[in-house]
Amino acid sequence: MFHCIDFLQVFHTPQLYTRNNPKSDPTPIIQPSRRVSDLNMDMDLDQTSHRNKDGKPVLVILVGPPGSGKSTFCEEVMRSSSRSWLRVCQDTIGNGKAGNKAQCLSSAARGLKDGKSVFIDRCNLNREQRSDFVKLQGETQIDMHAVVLDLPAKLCISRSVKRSGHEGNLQGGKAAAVVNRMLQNKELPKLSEGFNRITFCQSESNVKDAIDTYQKLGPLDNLSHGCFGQKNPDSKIQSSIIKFLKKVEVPVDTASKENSIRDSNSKTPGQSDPPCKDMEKIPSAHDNSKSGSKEIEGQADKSSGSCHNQVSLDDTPTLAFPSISTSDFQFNHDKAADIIVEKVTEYANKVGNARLVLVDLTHKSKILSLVKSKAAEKNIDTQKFFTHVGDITRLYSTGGLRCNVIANAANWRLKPGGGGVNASIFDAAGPELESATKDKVKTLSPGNAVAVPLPSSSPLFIREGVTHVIHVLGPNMNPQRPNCLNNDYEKGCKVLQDAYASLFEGFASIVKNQVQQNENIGKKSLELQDQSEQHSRNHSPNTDQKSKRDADHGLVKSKKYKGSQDAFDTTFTGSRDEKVDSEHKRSDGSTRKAWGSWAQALHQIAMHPEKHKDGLLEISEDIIVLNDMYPKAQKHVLILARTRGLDCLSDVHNEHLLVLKRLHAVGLKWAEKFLSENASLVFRLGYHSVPSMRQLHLHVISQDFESKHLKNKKHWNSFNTAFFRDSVDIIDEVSNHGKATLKDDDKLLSMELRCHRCKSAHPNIPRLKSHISSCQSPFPAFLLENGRLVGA
DNA sequence: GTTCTAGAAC
DNA sequence: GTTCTAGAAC
Repeated sequence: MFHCIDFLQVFHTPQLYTRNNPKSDPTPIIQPSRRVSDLNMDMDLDQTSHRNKDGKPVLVILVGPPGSGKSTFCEEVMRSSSRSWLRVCQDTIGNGKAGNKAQCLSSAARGLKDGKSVFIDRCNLNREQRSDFVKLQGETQIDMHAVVLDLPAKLCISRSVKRSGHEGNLQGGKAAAVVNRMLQNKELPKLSEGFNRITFCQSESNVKDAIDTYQKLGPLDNLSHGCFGQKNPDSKIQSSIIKFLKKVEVPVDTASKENSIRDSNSKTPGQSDPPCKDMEKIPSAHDNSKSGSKEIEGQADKSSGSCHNQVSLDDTPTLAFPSISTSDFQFNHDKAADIIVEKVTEYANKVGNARLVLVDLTHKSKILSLVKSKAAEKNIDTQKFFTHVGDITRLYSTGGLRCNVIANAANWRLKPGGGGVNASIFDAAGPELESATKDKVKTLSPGNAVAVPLPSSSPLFIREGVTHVIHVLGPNMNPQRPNCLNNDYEKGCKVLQDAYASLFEGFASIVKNQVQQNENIGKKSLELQDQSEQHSRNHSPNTDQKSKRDADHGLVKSKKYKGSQDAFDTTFTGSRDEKVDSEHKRSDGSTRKAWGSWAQALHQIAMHPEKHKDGLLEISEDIIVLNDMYPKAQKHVLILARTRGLDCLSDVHNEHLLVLKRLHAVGLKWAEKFLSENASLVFRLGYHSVPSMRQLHLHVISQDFESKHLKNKKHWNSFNTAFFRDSVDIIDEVSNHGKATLKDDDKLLSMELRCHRCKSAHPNIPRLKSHISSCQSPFPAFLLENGRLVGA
């Protein structure tokens, strides 16, 4: 609230503070009613007004994924601006072809030096990408702006797909994957990064207004500093600002535009007060003295920081669940807390970057505090699991916590009523949940869970962004209720464990399928619109109701179209064994692998390459290239797919063909690079049938196997038996059969050691290594075919 | 994936 | 005694 009050005070003193007293209160030196434009003539007073004669060059960093309209934005502004603008576009900076960041930086620096204003037309979606450009500020007296084109993913994707001739050369399905990937890692700019002004555009009309603002920015004008256009859903403050703005004359075009942007954002129907209360318009730092602006930036930083977290977390799949069986079913709290923590630990790594949140209504909740302390003892990652006090049916609207899936402590008949969580969830979700549940399954036995996709017409969907409700039934210790276990905690604990396991598995499956849905977007442009809604639904809490409805139709459509994978409506029933069975049935016979903590390294790199930048050879939106940490040959690199949910070959399906081809192409490129340095090498590109490390990675390995890290039979056989699947063969198989065949027989890894050239057998690794260091035999015919080996 | 180490193989 | 493997732990 402090910020808001502060803001109003400042705003009531339109744009004018004394120049010589930067740290003073924002005392107006003119009457608020006086028009700002009147003061433009008065340089002494108007040093900081909206337009003044100190007009500085401005560096505008555009922020947005492909298809968000960055280039159009620049072109539109430049078409009718009286300023001299330079557009620095990474897609064209290399003589019309794509260039690199360094080229952009030097071009921008040159432009600024020449007194031009500059647009940085590249995605700039995270802080790191922006930081070098922001640093240009240090060299010259310029204004540093960001314009965020934060439009629905659907729109960006469809635009990207349409323009195959676009400078960025993104086309077809790849575009969808790239846009989704980029949006998952987006980091909205903050004033604290060094910006004087940030304009957020969340609709096409916002973009139009921003274009208008920059078009009208003459060579001698400056724009007000601060954040503009970011949705501020606090309607109370909103309306007072609007009221205020209506009262006061706002003479400059830009200011009224900003007002209208804000206004339209505030009108989102059915949305009440999400959490970014502090993300308020930071009024111009009207004196340029360091101390003065710092103070305001400090505020901005704090507020935008909290807001940014929230915004970025909106992307994270989240399951909110109540404590099962501890309320009406009277299960012992301490035992239940142990089970929750145990199961959370078990599943935290299986749900990717998703979050699990235990919810209860009050701060006094015993189970909440028990779980909290037990989780802390176990050092459970608080990003992945935490507790939350609030109403599970109003997590987003009143708590600001966005959860796409909530669990219901159901009864065996799966009927509404009965009080507690069950009653309130059925109540909040409307009759839609009841009928969707009924369509799915009639009853539930203890220890089981069933996931029900929530129809888009459900109020819980519309208001809270909940896409699925997972009904869970735990053990009952209450003699007043059915199936009482009569204090048999041995059985009770087992049932409760099963219940949570079933719940988390259900959630993991939803997450996985949603990721797949997103990736499928790219595959068939027919499906593009509807499926991408699914993504933007996860992405933006403000997606309107109509598009949500479309999204569900899209699911139905896509399922019919594909005719196979039961993507969303998977039921999770039965004991643990049954669950494995159902897993089998669903996904072509393979069970999902549990990855140990040590196996996550590549996955972490793929998800957050910026944290591991130093060790990486190449980073792009969809792949990463790095040296194998323990190379098994002179040259051994990994080409890592960044696709979420694509852990290994068994996850690969039709829709990943482009990914496979991309990995192969990048692998070849690196092999060729190494060959240019050492023509005697020979490379093989392929995958381990069952990799030890999570996240699909292609090995590019030279066939000398000259490495101190190649130490045992498993090492050798993993590259020199059928366990190693050549990339070319995998591409063929996926093209022809929609999946890869795996040679995951353990026997392959313990086979006798044979030279990969002459096939002679050797008793142990040292002897084998000694042999291969001098074996000159040609490679077997099989390897010479079909481009399996790559030589100079 | 690696490291560590007991014990088999030489 | 040294070398090497293989299984457990991480």
